[in-house]
Amino acid sequence: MNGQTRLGARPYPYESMLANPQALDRLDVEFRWGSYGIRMLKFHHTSFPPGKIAHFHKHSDYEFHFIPRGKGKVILGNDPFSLHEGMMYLTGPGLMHYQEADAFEAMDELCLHIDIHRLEDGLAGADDWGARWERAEADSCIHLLEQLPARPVMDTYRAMECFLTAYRAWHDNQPGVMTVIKQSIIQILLRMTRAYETMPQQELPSRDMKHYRYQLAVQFIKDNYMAPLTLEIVAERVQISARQLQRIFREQTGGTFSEYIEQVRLMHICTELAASDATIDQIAFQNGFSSANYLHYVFKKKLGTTPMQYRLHNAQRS
DNA sequence: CAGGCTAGATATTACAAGTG
DNA sequence: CACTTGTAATATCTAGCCTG
Repeated sequence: MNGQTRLGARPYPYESMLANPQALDRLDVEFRWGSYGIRMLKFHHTSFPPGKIAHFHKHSDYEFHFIPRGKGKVILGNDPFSLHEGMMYLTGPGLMHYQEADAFEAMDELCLHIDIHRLEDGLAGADDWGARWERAEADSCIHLLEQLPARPVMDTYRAMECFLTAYRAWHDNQPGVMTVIKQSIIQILLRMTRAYETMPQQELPSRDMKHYRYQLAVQFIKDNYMAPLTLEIVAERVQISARQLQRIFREQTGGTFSEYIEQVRLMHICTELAASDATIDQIAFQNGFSSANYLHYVFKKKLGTTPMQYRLHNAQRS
């Protein structure tokens, strides 16, 4: 029966895995997720013929079981549960369990068996590029796994589809197959813990919006200081009102928006005065000043000297 | 927290004129 | 010619106040 599409039944979504149900078991997959090292031991499709029994046993690792088709029963510790299509359960380290297919109907199973161990922290740059959030998410998920109740539930978030995703990546020799397998495993862990909903969702990382907008504005100014920039143009870029942008600059710099732009422009102008032969007119235009005489006015006001005098004292040219 | 309005302050422009 | 300074008119910005 197994391995064949039953006449009149809808197509079996995991049919393609039956060609090589244990293919992924041959791959030596291990990866880091947050602070954890995860090693894949089994990642396969298996079938229990009618009446087949797997007697009581346990593992020192985590085994994720999914029932894509058929029915049967499982005993977790001392508690018996009936199983049917679409259910899943976890057998954590040390949990004694017993599985049995229905006397008259086969039961298929998708099984992921992994070893999870905590890795040493203290890597340089361990908080860079989102590592902190990945660590927090992995911590939270694995903490939930450790406390998951020993009872089957429906696979509400379709974790078992990840078996197919991983299998296809291997079968089609997709680019990045190991990454796909890693992501599939992580998804299975996340979706399973979510289905039990034993704990409130962790709060998502949120930005300090004021600082974030300030940074956006600053970056925009640094990229475009050579063009005419007004408060309104920058505010539009950052998608806030001009008034709010003013407030943000006051808060983040202690100064004003125009003081900031002026500072950026003058910094570039000083560098160019010292390093290039361009006329002051040219330098003024290239740095967002619409005329040289206005540059003179601003330059003298801020630096107490004229552009030409500054050039004479700071020339780096030979 | 964020946007709109406002008076007063400040920045910017356009132009003229002086210097070496 | 390149640079500098000054002035008046105009544009833009700032910060307080109010509102949702």
